[in-house]
Amino acid sequence: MTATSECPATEQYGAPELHSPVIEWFSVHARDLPWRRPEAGAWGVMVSEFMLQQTPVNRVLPVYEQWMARWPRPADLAAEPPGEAVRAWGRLGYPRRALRLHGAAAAIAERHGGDVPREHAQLLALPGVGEYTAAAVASFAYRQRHAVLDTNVRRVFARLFRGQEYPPNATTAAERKLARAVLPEEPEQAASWAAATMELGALICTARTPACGGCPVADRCAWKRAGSPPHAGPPRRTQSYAGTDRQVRGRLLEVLRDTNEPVPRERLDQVWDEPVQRARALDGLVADGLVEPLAGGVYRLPQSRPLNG
DNA sequence: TATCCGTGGTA
DNA sequence: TTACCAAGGAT
Repeated sequence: MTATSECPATEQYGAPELHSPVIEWFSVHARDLPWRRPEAGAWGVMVSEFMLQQTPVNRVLPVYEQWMARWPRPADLAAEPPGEAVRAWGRLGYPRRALRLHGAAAAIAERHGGDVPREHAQLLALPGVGEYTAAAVASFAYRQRHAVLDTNVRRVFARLFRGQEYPPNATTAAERKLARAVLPEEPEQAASWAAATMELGALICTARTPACGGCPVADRCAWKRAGSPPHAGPPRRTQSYAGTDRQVRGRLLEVLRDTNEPVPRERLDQVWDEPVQRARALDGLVADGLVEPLAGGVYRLPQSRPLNG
């Protein structure tokens, strides 16, 4: 009698038979990433999770190393102006993540004695930490039992259990229920399962051309058994970028990142020729706390802590 | 819930 | 070259 036999939903998907091959595959093929080393600690895990939100591993690696060398503890980052976080973020994209990571560090220093909290609810309360990141930190750093549902795991589960090429556009209650149902009972095993299924999605069960030949559970994959049918649902619309406010914001922030001096408005005006959109983008950056307007029509990265957010 | 929020590699 | 895709979160 195993512990998993107490959970019928787990056996419904044959999950117990999948745990070992997936975890063993991970033990052999897992990438040696710096945030997976013991010395990374919970703070290293948290930093990596922020940076990896919508950004590929290869682009994160150098920035992560510099970040951890400069700010080895949350309090080190919290002691600096938020603009320094935005500057160090470089070209990772979505720079609001840098601001939120700085805010999370400040909250950790103030509310948690400088230690990344262990409780999922306390993690979730930090700026920039959503359902995924809270579960990832609790699981990877503290080896707790949480369903970790990122884009990789959602795709693996869609194929393995549901026989579909892609998961729904937005995470559904059914996906959360399934992820909880197939989670190993033992926390240490659950944590390994979470990391292993993510890695499987990143390396083997990829979005475009999955390498099923290297998959440890290909023979039990519902999608493969069904003949790997193409995605049937509505096409997931891809985001446009050229000409959007996002592109303008990116150009404006790039100017401010590359100097320590306040920048005159006239200099910022050169990055985009359409004045209405240009002003909207700059106002948006100021509203987001990514840019600080000074008297005299000059701008810089934020030196002072925002009053909220 | 749909949309907004950057950037760059790949087929 | 365009379109897709990459360890999401906030509103």
